[in-house]
Amino acid sequence: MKVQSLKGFRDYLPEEMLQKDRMLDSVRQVFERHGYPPLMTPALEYSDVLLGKYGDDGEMLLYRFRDHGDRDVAMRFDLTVPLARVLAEHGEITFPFRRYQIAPVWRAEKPARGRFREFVQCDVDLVGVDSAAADAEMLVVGTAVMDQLGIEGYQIRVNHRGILAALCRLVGLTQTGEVAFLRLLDKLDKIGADKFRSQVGEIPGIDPAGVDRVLGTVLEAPEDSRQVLEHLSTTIGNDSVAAEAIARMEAVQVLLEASGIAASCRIDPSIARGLSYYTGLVYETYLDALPGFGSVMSGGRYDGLLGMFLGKDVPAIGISLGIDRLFAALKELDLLDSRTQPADVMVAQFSEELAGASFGAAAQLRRAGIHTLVYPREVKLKKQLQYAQKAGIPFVIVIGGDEQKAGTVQFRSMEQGQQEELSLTEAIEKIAQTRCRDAK
RNA sequence: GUGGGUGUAGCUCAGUUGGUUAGAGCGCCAGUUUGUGGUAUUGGAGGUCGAGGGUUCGAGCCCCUCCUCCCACCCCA
Repeated sequence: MKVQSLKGFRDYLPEEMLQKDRMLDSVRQVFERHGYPPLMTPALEYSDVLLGKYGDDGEMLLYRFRDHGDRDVAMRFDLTVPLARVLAEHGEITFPFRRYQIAPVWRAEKPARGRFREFVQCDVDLVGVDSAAADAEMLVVGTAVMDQLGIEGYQIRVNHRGILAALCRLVGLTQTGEVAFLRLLDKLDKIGADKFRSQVGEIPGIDPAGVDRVLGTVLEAPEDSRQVLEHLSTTIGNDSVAAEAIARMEAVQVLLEASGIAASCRIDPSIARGLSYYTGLVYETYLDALPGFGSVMSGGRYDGLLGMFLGKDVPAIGISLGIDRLFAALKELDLLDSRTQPADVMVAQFSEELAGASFGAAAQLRRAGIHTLVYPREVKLKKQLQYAQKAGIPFVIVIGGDEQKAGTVQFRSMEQGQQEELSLTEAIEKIAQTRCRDAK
C-alpha cells in the first residue's frame, strides 16, 4: 500500500485547519452581512448537467465516472453551473435571487503553486438583475471580504466584455480568432508589446492595421479609473458596444466611489477573462505581494449561462474566491494568524487528587463561553506551561492545594508572564475582556 | 499534457574523485533534586538515503524506469 494522498489533493492538519476555518468564518460573515444566505448542492451531478458548459478544455478536466447504478456522473467543477441547475429545478425561486455557497470543487488539472485539484470556492451571485447597482454590489462584497480577511495590498482589476469586443473589432475579428486574440491580450503585460505584435500577427483573419490602436488603448490607459474611462471613450467610444460598456462602468464607478472602495478597484482594459460565458463586467483580484500567484478572487456578469437550463436568459453576476489559493498565498507571506489552539485558557492539572478541581473550574469556564482545555494528565507544571506556551494558549489557570482551600486560582498570563491569585469569577472576567476572538 | 530541475531524520539541509557502524542545525523526548513557560546546559530517540531494477568487489553518490515536489508553457480559484 502506498501511504500518500492524491496529487493535487491536500490535508489540512489541525493547526492549519484552524487558520483556514477562521478565514472561512470571516468570508461567511461578510456574505451574510451583505444579505446573502447560503446554498448547498451535491458534490456529484449528472454529467449532462456539467457537460458543454466549460468548453472542450474544461470538459477534459472533469472528474467523471459511472456510479454503482451505472449513472454517468461527474464531480462539480465550479459552483455556478450547479446554481443554474438549482434555479431551473426549483420553480419556486423568485428573482432577484441572492445566495452564497462555500464548497469544494474538483478539477483534474496539473497542480502547481497555488493550484489544486480539490479546492474550496466561496461564491456569491446575484441573479435576475442587470444593473450597475448589481455590478457594483459584487465589488462591494469582494472588497469587504478581502478587508475582513485583513489583506492589505490587493487590486481588483475590472474590465467589460464590451470593451474587449470593441478591441476585437479594431483588429477585424468578430468570431473566429477572438479567443486567441484575447488570450494574448491578457498576457500583454507579461510578454510585452513586441512579442504581442509578432504573435498576434499569426492569428488568421487579423487586420494588423488595428493592432497599434489596440496597444494604444490598452498600454496608454492611465492608472486612475475615471481617466481610463475617458481614455477609452476617446479611443473606442465610437463603437456602440464599447460606448455602452463605458457608460455602465461609469455608473458602477459612481457607486464604488460612494461605497469608498474605488481605490481597490481599477479599470484595466487588458483583463480578458470571460472567454467562456461572461457577457458584461469581469474582474480578477491580484495580491500586490504575489502577482504571479494568479487571481485569488474573480468573476463577472454572465447573462447567458443560466438560460441553458431555464430556456430563457436570466441576467446574473457573481464573484468567486479561491480560499485554498489565498490560504497558500497568505501562508507564503506569513500573514496567517499564528494561534494553533482554539483554547483561550488551559487549566493545569496539579495532581491527580486535584483533577476534580480542574475539571470543575473548566466546566465553569466553558459555561461562560470560554474555550477551555484541561491538561490531560498529571505532569510537572513546567511541562504543562511549556505546552501552553507552544500551543499559543494565552492564559493558564493552576489550582493547587492552597488555592483549593482558599477557593481561588492562580491566573497566569503567558504573554506577560504575570501571575495573580484570583477567584475563578474574576479570572473569567479577565479572559473575557482580553480575548480577541471574533464574535460569532 | 510538454520542457528543465529536485527528492538524505518531523523540518531546513551537508555528505568530498563511488570505499568501513550516513551527519549538522532546528524540532521532539528526558534530566539539571521535587508549586511555574519562553533563555542556558546535559543526555536520548529518530533515517530500508523517494520506489523498483541495473553497473560494480563495493552505490546516498553512476545508468534506466516509475513516483513526488518545484520552475516555465498552458489554463485557472
